[in-house]
Amino acid sequence: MQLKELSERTGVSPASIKFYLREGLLPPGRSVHATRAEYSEHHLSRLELIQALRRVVGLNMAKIGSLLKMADDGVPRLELLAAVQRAVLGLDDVGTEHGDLRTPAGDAVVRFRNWPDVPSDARNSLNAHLALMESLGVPVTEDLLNAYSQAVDAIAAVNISATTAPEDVNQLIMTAAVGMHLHGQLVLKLLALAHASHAIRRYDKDA
Amino acid sequence: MQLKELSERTGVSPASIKFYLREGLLPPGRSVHATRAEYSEHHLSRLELIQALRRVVGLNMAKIGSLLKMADDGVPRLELLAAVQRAVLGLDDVGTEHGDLRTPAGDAVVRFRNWPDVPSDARNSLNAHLALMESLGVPVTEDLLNAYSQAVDAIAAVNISATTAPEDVNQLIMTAAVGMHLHGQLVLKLLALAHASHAIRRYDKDA
DNA sequence: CCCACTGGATAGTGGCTCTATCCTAGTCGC
DNA sequence: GCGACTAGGATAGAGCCACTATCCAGTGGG
Repeated sequence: MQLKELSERTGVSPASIKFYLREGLLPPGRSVHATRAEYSEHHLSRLELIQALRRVVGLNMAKIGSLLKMADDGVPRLELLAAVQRAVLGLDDVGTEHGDLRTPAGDAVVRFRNWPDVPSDARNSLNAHLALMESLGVPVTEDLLNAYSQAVDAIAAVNISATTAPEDVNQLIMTAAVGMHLHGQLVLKLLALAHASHAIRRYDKDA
Repeated sequence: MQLKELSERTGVSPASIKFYLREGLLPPGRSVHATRAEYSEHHLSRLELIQALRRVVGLNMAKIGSLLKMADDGVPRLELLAAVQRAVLGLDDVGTEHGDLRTPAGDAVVRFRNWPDVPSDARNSLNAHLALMESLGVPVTEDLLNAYSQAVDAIAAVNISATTAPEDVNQLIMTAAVGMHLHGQLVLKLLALAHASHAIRRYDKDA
């Protein structure tokens, strides 16, 4: 298919497609001759991926670009999924570049939950976040952290098993990123509802 | 104190302070005469609040403005806190304006957890989100929702009790917004770590 | 007395994500 | 053969956001 059809089938304007091509998010089509190019199903799924990452997950172009580059470079799946996690949850938006920082609280969580004691982006980000909370004067007690980690442990146990990885790289990223984002938001919204519910119950009791 | 001192004590440039004044985020100082104005501690704490909402929580000026307006209008605390929750968690960013939409899954959660069955922003937002996930083809089983809601119920039970509301409105918003944001992020990061940990364990077992 | 500071006004900056316009060369279909 | 259309390349502009800078005229504290 050519550019216009690509545009019509995805709902993305030709101008935007050109823009993505310029930015290297979308690989150039197979050039039939000087003024005609042929795009494949791969372009279609990639364009849909870009749209999903932008509109649903809310990633910026730089993050999308680096994910797509990894996919194109044939980075191993586990590594790719780790990158997706980093991008979707913004694990690298705060200072996690200072090597492996540790916090007593973070270490305690890992020990207590019997999680593997290895460095990871998630762990660094958690530690950085704990340090941030500390510095902003928001207390994080061990009890609180235990309750939180027990809860998320239960959540993780449930939805790790529901993961089936598709073969196509575009779809792998799509599934992983969209799923991660939506599940994260779901937890946040449930938490909001839980908070509101507890607050109402408490308020009613007092009243 | 005058503008410059306000600037020095908060680290916000005079130009930005003027900007906030223009935008109405910061009330004008007591005008001593045509070319001199006096700012109080209230201005200081409000400016710090604005900074925290921008830099830590990441709210945009419109949201900050509406929160501050509510505070100034002497809106009741519970209502104010609800608005904070809406702003911080972005509950109103998706279509929750269509009245009270319900989903079977959302209702089931409320019944199952024995949460009060009343409409709320959090609930509407949850239902909208469930509908979104549905429409994007991301399945949400009842089991999953039960596991999630049980987990967040436990979390909410722990940190609702740790809330002490300060008297000053600026500080109330500050504490609530910053706390909400940081705790939400903490849960997300713990969840990421939990996922990673489960994935590692699973991978190691397979290998 | 004068200089730093004031409020008010207006304009500009920089990042980000597009969107529009113009051009030439080329081809598909009639 | 010819005209409507299309690709690609280049470049400019738009629109939003959160500032940031500049200019101004007035004035009170040191």
